[in-house]
Amino acid sequence: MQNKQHKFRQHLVRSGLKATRQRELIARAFFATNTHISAEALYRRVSGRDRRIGLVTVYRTLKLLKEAGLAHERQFGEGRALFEHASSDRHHDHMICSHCGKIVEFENCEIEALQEEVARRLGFTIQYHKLELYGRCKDCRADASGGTGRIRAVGAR
Amino acid sequence: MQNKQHKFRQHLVRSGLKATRQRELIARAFFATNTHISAEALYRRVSGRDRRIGLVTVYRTLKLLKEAGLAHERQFGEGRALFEHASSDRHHDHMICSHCGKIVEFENCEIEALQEEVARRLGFTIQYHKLELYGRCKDCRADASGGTGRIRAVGAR
DNA sequence: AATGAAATTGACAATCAATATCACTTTCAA
DNA sequence: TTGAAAGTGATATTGATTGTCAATTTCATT
Ligand SMILES: [Mn+2]
Ligand SMILES: [Mn+2]
Ligand SMILES: [Zn+2]
Ligand SMILES: [Zn+2]
Repeated sequence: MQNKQHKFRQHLVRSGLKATRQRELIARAFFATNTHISAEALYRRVSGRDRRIGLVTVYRTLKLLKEAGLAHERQFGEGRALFEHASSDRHHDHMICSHCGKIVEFENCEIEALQEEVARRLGFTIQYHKLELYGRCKDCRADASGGTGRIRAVGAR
Repeated sequence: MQNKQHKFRQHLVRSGLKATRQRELIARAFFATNTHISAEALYRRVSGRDRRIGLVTVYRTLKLLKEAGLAHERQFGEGRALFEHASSDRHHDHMICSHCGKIVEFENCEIEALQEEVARRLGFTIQYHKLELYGRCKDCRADASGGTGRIRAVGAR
């Protein structure tokens, strides 16, 4: 989205950082995604446009996008982090199929409210939280192929 | 607890594994803890008893304890895993102070029920979930020492 | 108690995602 | 145009965890 690209550029300027060709490209590729994507996978996409860009720069740019409030970093299960758009989207949590890796987003105000209540009771002030539900999606429940229970395709491109 | 030690020995026998001096020692040290502890920290404790035991064996024994249903492995925030007793304890979730690392356990049936409802609506069957609340505890809110927001003492011994 | 096959151990190397280093290149305000 | 400061990318490094493998230990069986 042109708007997000512009916001990113603004963040760079306001922070006294430079707008480089690489950052433009990487941000553009990121904004073109609509799922949860790993740095590695994003790197592969960017490589298609410019073979010279390094994975390290992808990591660095994703960090900048987080600082700009345009990306969220998620740590599902184990292994690598996944990134997704933040921008004006409202908060959401995730339900993940432990068999095929499918990720479904959801939002539940009642749960959010109860979390606040729990925290208050414990004398805490919540800054952020992580709620992840792991289980079998409809498709993976149907096919009785047991499997290993390992996540198979999280973050694959 | 003597009981847990016995259950561990039983698991070893039933699984055709051997009861070694190292496993006894490491399990004993683990059962003597009452918090969330890292493999490294447990290793340091065990080292006090027997300098020759290797960190690798601590990792292996913790895996066995998990398989025996006597330990849970938790991945809070970043870095290393923390382990805690499982045994007959019921399920619980965690509230973590992002400033001092304090971990408080809680349980909320209403939240659990709502999670099931969400999953059902999405066509999933929950196998397990992760709910972590991060924020400031009473003490760390009082002292206005801003800080970095980084967790300071999680898993320290 | 002795035996020996199979499991276990611990030193060390390997992995894997992510970060640090650093010489060279690019940006951009002046 | 210019040059100080920031950025890049190849490479090395980190840190937690796991794999390898020769030497050691366990334990069911003699
Ligand atoms: Mn999401
Ligand atoms: Mn706990
Ligand atoms: Zn599935
Ligand atoms: Zn605190």
